[in-house]
Amino acid sequence: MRVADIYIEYSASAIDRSFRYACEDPSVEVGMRVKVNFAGRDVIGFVVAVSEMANEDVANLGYSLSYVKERIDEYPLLNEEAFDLASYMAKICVAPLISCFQAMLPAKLKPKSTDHHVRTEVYVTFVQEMIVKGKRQQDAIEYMREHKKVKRSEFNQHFSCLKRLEELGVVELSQEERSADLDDVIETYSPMDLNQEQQTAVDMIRSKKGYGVHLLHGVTGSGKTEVFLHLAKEVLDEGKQVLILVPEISLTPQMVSRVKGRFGKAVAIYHSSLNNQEKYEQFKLVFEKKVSIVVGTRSAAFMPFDNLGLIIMDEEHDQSYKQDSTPRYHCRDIAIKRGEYHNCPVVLASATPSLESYARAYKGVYQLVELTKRIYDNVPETKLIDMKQSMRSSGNYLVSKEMREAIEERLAKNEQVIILLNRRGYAPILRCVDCGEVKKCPHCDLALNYHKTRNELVCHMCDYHEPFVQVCSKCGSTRLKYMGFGTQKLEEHLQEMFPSSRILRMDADTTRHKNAHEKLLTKFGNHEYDILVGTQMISKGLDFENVTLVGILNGDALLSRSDYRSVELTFDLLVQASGRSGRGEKNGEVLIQVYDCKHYAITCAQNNDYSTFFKKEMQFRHLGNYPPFSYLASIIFSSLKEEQLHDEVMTIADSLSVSDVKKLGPVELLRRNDEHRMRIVFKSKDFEALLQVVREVQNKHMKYKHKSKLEIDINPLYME
DNA sequence: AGCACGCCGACT
DNA sequence: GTCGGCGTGCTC
Repeated sequence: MRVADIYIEYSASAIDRSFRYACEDPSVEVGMRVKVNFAGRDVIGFVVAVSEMANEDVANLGYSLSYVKERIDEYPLLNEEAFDLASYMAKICVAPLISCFQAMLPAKLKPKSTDHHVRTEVYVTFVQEMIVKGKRQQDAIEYMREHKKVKRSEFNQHFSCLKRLEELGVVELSQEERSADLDDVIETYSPMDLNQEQQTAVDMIRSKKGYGVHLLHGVTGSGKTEVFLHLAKEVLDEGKQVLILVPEISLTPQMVSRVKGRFGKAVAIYHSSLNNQEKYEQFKLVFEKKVSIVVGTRSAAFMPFDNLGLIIMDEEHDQSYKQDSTPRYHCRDIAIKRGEYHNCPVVLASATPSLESYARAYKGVYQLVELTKRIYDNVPETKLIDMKQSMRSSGNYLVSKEMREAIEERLAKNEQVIILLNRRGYAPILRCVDCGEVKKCPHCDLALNYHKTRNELVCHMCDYHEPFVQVCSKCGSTRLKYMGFGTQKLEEHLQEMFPSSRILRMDADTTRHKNAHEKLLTKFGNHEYDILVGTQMISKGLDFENVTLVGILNGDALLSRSDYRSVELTFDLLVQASGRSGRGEKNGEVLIQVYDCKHYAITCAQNNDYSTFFKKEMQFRHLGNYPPFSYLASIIFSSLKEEQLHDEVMTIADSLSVSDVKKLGPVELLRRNDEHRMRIVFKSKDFEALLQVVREVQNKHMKYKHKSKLEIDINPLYME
């Protein structure tokens, strides 16, 4: 009897294994989705193995096989490489295998009961030539002769004689699966000559044949993109495919336009704000080999390439490469694994590489390639402003006198300014002057932020928000005081300071809608605004030549967080934001307002000195035995019931056999969405031992009360 | 994950 | 004496 081993769509550790079904239909193959009955219900499953079984073995199974009900796919969705990748991911993330399949496929192709219907479109196809009387009809025939096949909607835009032509047999209609349009981009962006350094970088990367990881460390504005484009060109000419990973497309529109401008039609774009149908269409373009170069975010790392020649990961340090739901994979690990499989180079690029990557390059595991010069050889001048002094001398805690004068000067020259403040909303805390009460989110242990534009109190952890009333909920006083400030207040303040200037605010609140990023950035690029105010989302990748001043407020705010990576994050943020200034021929300037001028994250960022920063930070990581000197795993338990949670976590934590692995905690975390949360962190130099302990926790948790939820994060990027 | 089964408390 | 709470265990 022919049998199939099938993973069920449910992503739960309790059923993280295959179930066997009878399947006589020979067209069902490994890698296809099927419909089966599981525990009395129809669900979607994923075939991972097919085999023949002797009838007596079937009889001895101890359970009765049920039949595969229906085959869903015509072709296998995943090949051998994809299967290996999924198992690798399941292992290093300690996640159910099915969740890895889900993560690798676009929603329309996921093994899931919902949303797998693919949209169709009616096409008009040219059949035969014919001479007709009507001028419009003759035009239409000519149009079809030229285009052969167009969408019906497109045809109808130009002509109104479809019915007649169909009757005549000039064209015929067909309903087909919709496919993405390949924009007719004219190649407008011609290659630039590389400078000496860029050429050396290209040569170094090209000189190593086959698989190898290269860390391209280039200061902001050093022309990394041009290096990518040259590498891509050579690889495409060899007939191979290229994958370019970026942190967030909408924040790096320049990358897309440059790649499209250079390679025209052959480019697919893949990112989170595409809808399911669009993602599916882009996926198919690669699957059917209609494109050979993909620019995309995290999930683009799973595109169905079969002949990759180059993987580029731009801004490799960026946090958004880490998936924040199960499986919590890091895109870098996926990229490297695929590079190994395809035996091609992987280029990790950044002005501020992650310590992990730089440490590997330092040790020679990766090849280090450096770009030390800006294309326009004008490094922006960076000044620190001591806010303790500013407060004392002028009482300005928001925008200092120096900052104000600098902005004034730039505005007078008709140049543009970017002001970064890594906090959205109007004020993070609203305190009652009379009783000191701070209003908290009813579902979380966190103060509510005041948002003036919505006139609401908003929780930044959950979705909770309520209308703002100017009354203390505890004592009834109407005297409430704003503590601290966010981008909304800053915008208001700057508008008062510079009444005639045009100010654009960009933060999570103003970029809710689809394509909002692009629209706002285009307007700023067209100089419809003078000042761009925003959160860290404006610190990355923007390339505006007319921006000559970048101001950073609360530059050291991140340092007060207890996270082991907060120093690195501070450095990254400052360097990246500084890099937005003076990217053209005009000289740029950067002003950073801080309270702690002496901290090495601040001073190194001021001098754009990565290597000193690296050495200092590595000492601290070494002392605390933090990554890259060890691996971490974080396990968060959550439950509505505080006491049960405590008992469970304590029991599990105490029962573990931890050798070679250090256990930190359990500690209590802030309540979120009414859920109490506790975390255990494991630390080890031995990755396998670390995974072993995590699996042990998972098993014990499964056998325990089954009450709390579990979130496993291997190599977490931050821990709140 | 989702559901049936089953064992104890509080109702007509 | 029955309804329904949720802890337990199973699903090819």
